Amino acid sequence: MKWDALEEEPCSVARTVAVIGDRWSLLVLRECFLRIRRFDDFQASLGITRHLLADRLKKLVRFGVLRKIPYQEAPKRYEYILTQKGLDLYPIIMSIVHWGNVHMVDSRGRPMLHEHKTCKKMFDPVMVCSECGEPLSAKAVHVHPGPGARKSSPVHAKAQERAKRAAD
Amino acid sequence: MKWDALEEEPCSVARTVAVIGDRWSLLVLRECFLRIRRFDDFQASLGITRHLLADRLKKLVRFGVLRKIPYQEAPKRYEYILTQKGLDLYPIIMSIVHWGNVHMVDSRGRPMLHEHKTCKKMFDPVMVCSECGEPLSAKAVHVHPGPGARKSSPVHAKAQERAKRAAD
DNA sequence: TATTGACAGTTCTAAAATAGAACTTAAGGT
DNA sequence: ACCTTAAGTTCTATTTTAGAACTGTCAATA
Repeated sequence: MKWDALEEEPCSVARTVAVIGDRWSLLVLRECFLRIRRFDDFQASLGITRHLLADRLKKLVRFGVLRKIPYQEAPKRYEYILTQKGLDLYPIIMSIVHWGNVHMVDSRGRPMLHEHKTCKKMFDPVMVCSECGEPLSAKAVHVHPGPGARKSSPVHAKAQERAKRAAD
Repeated sequence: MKWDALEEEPCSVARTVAVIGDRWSLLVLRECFLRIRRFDDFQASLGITRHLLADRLKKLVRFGVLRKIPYQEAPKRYEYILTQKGLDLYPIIMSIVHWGNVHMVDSRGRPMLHEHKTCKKMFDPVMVCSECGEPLSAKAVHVHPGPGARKSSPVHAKAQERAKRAAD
């Protein structure tokens, strides 16, 4: 599968993966949320090659996640800052951080702690249902085809059959 | 940077990216949450090459995200099912789906809808603070070095200086 | 008995992406 | 004149990925 095919897929995971689903994009975004904005700063703090960094920044700008803002004329220089679309990636980054905190820390403990300015406490992010506010788990969620669905695949039907039989 | 170096980084994003930060791993996990469990079913529903699928499944098993369970003897065949560590990836998948739903849908609308069995309503996932329950935004969060932090980088110090000056 | 099909991979070559280093352009300071 | 900062671009070598074909086991069918 090509990257371009991914954006066209009738699946919100695939389309999002087309934007952020590679080794570097997520790390570039992490730096954005840590207020890094300039080419050489990204390069220094990530150790990414300049070639790839230029490529990834271009991609993120193309998808409307970052915006290029001039911060000086002569010579013209730009900063890369998050758009609203980019800021909306925050829950993805935070859930990634949290999973890493729970499952990938070494004996020294968490690399970072997060303080909620609103309540002034150290916190973890929790994903809840927009309707009832309860924390979400995979088992409590049922999936329905939406208006933009592809016709349901026989593979999934078969696998769900099997899963149901196994539950008995 | 090599993949192996990524797992060692003192950063929960980097370590998580080492597990799920490639084009295919997230899509394989999507299928897992849709109850796909067998090699040929993954292959058929994703269109991934068999070579890469074998490689990714091996990686996910190695990281403890999937477990290989025999479902028949003679010939011995295995299913890949999510461990608890794998099930804990659900908030990541859901936040990815949600971002795609908001920012990447075409005119036909969402490919999938989610029903919360507990309250029986269609919902969106919302990320909240574990302490006060308020929805989280990037601006309301302050970052502190934790016990496993690397010594703070001059690049970040400089960038945060600049960000503060720009705010005035 | 021979053949076909399901399943879970492995092996091969060609194409694409990435790493690592050097080079470019443009202006300001010493 | 020469050095520095900044934001890229260009080059070659290495690694990953795509795409297709092949292997090994067993069960069911002709």
